[in-house]
Amino acid sequence: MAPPTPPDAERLDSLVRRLEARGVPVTDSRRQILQGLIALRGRHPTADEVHAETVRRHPGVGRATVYRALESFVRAGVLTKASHTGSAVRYDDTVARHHHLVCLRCDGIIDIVDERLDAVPVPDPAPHDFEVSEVQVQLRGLCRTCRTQDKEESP
Amino acid sequence: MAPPTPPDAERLDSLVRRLEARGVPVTDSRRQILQGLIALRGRHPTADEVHAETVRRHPGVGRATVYRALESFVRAGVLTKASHTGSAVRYDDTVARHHHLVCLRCDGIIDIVDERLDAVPVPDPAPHDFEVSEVQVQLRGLCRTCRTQDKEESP
DNA sequence: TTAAATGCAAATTATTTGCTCTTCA
DNA sequence: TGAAGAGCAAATAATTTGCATTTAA
Repeated sequence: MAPPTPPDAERLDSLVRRLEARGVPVTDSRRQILQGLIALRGRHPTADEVHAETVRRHPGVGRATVYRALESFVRAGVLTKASHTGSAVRYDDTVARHHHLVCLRCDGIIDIVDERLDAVPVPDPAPHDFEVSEVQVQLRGLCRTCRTQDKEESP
Repeated sequence: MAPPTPPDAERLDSLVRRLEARGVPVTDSRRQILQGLIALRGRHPTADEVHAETVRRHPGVGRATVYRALESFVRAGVLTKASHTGSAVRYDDTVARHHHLVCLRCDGIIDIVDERLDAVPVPDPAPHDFEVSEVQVQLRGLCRTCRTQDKEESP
């Protein structure tokens, strides 16, 4: 149900290989940024969170560099952006088709893989002369942590 | 396929009635904000866009007042928030179940109503001990306008 | 050796907050 | 007459941009 998570070193290699295959340069800074991102894997970190983690490990990497690198990785099709209703952009290192559980209270996002959700019928021909390239289902609600807090606050 | 759109006056009455029924005060400013929102209906305006439209019609309404009023209307369950990947929050005057076409190029959002999308199966029991309250399908791609521009720029 | 990436600081954009003043039950 | 809303300005948060410098094919 949750996607598999290979070891960090293997994951880094995979990302670097895919970036280079697409002609995206992977400089030292960018490798460090990827390591920061991988360390936060599964948390859908914001660009600022990736920056903080990267600096913690390799001081001196600039915030703008992180923002630019992440965008460039998204353009290369190696990361995706995930977010909702105005929270900061969150980066997702999963490109394969998947869907999201979104917590309406804490803004947390959890990836889920579910064949039945993949099978959502795309209206065809798409309405409004829209050319649909991706389908994503958002299941919104409350995560366990937030639900527990709710009970404590109003018992 | 697209949701029906009643006349503005009727729509205003409906919103005001529902707000009052839920104990949300509808002051003069708030009525003007609702009118601005209705004038932009179907465009999923940002709070700033609603503010600009409201001021155009009734100068003097403050930006913070618009932000606060819109949030209060959402809390009352009369509006919903729509957005994606980091663009500003957009307000949607449709509360009924519906889905979104999202243009990856211009950030535009179009409401769609589709029974087959409503029927998306919610994994049960929901994974990760998540309590799901809403399901929304996003169909992402390019709207007609942006697709046309693509062709002009790279023929 | 040249185009692209970086780092830093300043600028922008979106949104929130503090505070005083007004309003309206 | 007291809680809630309104308006304005300042504060934050998230992101982007300008520019001089460094780096890598």
